[in-house]
Amino acid sequence: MKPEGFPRYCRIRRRPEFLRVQGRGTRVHTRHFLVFATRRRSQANSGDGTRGDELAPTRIGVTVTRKVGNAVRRNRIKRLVREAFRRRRSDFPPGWDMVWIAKRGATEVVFSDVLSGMHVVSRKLGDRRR
RNA sequence: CGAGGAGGAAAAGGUGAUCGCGGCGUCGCUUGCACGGCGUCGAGGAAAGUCCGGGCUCCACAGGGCAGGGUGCUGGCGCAGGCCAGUCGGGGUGACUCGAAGGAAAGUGCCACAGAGAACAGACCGCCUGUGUUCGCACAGGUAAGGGUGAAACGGUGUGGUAAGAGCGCACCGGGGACCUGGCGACAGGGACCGCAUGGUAAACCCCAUCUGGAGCAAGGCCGAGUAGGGAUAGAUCCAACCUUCGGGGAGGAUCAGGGGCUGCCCGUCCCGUCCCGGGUAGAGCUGCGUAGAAGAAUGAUCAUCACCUGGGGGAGGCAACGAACUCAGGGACAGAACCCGGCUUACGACCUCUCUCGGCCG
RNA sequence: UGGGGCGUCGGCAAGUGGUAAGCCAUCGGUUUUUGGUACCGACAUUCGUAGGUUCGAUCCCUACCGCCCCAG
Repeated sequence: MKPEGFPRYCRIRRRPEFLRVQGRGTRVHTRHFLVFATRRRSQANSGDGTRGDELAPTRIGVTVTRKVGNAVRRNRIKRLVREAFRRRRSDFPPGWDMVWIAKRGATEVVFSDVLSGMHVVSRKLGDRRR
């Protein structure tokens, strides 16, 4: 697999999964985002026999509501978050699910802001793991 | 040079590098999923608003009418509330632009306040005549010029006329208007004659003309666990005399034919199990679905460089208005396909092209 | 996708062709030693925006803007 790729299985795609992470995850605030994170349940990946001993990959989901901006701005925010996660995926410990929710001022965000936010979140998750 | 008007074209500015994303095809690899390599395709003029219409799909339907709803100058085209050309009216110095622009003698409603009077007119202050008079005025009649109110007062101005006045007469203006001319038509021009005869509102009800089934891709079709429901629970498989229209039929035989309750056994009945049935739910299932195309929804990020625009500096050139090279700073809009298509509306920085108008400066 | 509703002072809101009620809040005053209460007074240039119909528009019509709800 590509070292900086971003395949489908690294994304959270079902609404119940989003609700699970937002309901019981730990919160991290950045300037433009509210981040929920929780550990993935173990049986989610146990069906695959070949890599059963490995930890599941960390996944991400992005929520941008219509209050943040029009469709172009919402799309751009989601792309920036996904791009930053793709670049910094090796910094995160495995086995986590994250949901990034854009705050109201996230329209003015630039790529370096998202990168620094990724740094903050990955360090907090690493601390919690030890 | 500046400011505008109309039509058209085009609009993530171009190129490169690195890392990525979605669909399809192909190979690794083995049938699928997943992963990796390669190839190829991958947002707009408005994709937006959802204001109209069509395709497509399902439902309803003999035929006709009413009701309801839409539209409303004329001609042409169109499936369309659209487009093109014209008429009339409003706006603009102009190029040009905007207009739900049918009907008020078919009927009904409404026109607040003010005002005498607001719709088959009427008389408050006035003016005039007559009578009476306590000389303040009162009554009867005529009149509608003047005052006042209002958005609107039943033609306007002038003059003659009169007791005072009045289209009562006349001149001009306005209005109606048989008819004539031009035009397919809306309409335009003229107009004998009529003293003038009927205010507004239909984006109030309404009348007239014309059009009009209802719902929508979450339409519709297909697959379909589980649960509930209905049915079956005694036959199934194999061998085979014999008959045969050679397709088949078939006495007979062998093996296997679940468990439990009522009840010890048989019948019966009930429950569980097994098998079958059709409808249908979850399954963001498959399809509908596209030479972009899903169902957390792809087309991106960073860097370099070139070009463009705006402002400042700069000054080649030019009689002048003006202004090239170079340099510094800033900028690149509106906006993201979700069944497809046509039209409309709205948002929008800069550029290109054609044409026109107005203004300023210089020669 | 289809359908419906709302927008009026800082807040809650009435008014639905005739020139914008009321309550709370705010401000000023009276009463009180002071505060509260009570009373009096003030408080809408444009009724979301822009056009239109009308003598006259919050009201009627059209187009936009924003918010909310319903059905599958």
